Amino acid sequence: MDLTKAEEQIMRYLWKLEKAYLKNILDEFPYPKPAATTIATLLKRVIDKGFVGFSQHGSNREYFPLIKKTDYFSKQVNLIIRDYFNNSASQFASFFTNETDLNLTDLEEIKRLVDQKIKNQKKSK
Amino acid sequence: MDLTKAEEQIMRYLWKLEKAYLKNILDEFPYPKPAATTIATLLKRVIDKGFVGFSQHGSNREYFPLIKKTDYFSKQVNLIIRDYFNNSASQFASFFTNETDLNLTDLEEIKRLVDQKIKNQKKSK
DNA sequence: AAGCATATTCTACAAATATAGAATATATTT
DNA sequence: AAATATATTCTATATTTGTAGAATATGCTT
Repeated sequence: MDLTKAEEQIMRYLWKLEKAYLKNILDEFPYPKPAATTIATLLKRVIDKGFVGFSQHGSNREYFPLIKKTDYFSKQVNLIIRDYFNNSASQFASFFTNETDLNLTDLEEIKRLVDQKIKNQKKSK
Repeated sequence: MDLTKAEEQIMRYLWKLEKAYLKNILDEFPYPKPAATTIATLLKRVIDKGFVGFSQHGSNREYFPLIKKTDYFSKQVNLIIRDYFNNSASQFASFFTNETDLNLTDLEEIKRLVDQKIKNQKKSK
């Protein structure tokens, strides 16, 4: 199941805070802040969808993500690759290097990552 | 303005076909196909949003995208980078190389692209 | 103990989205 | 010319999403 925009926003804060009470999430929102009940509703929805868990502390709950940000995104990006880039990761990579703002430092860093990755793959053969 | 899921699906077919009559789009859909009027409604919406144009041929219209797929995605990906990767493209790239299925050929190809890009940047200084 | 801060649940409603029937029009085929 | 295929517009409705008030409960502070 997928998250809506408003639910994603909640997840963003939870990923950032790692764990949080309703109040902590409310604090993260810029003005004009939503009503606390709105956040409560959204929390209930992401719990129902299996993205969030909580531990009871007195009458309150401390919420935390059950899904890692990287896992969520890996699914999202792989869907984009499947639906828009003909299921070709390198086609997406090509698009990515051309269409996003990458400065020289970014590029050198990416080169380093890719080299590392190539080495690992060759070794594991 | 942003596209909804159903509108994105229409755009996907238009990007693939480059230009198409309503019928051609309907043909692309797998079973169970939506009603032709559903597609007509969605076409009207993407036209209103400025993503699609058309030329009149007799009583019918031949639709075509006004926005390039790469432009649309470059916006999407840059938003993801901003909202989820701390505005760091290389952080996203790192995530990308780790979390998507890239085989050795993909990696070599990406390395080639990045090297090329680095050369160009250095030259243009 | 009284009042305050915090949270939760239930309920509700407005807006956005997805879908398509009915009516109508125009080309094309027979 | 009649029948058929195609498309368009208008209208409508069900579902999903975003938002929050009212009622209620619990723990903390004075």
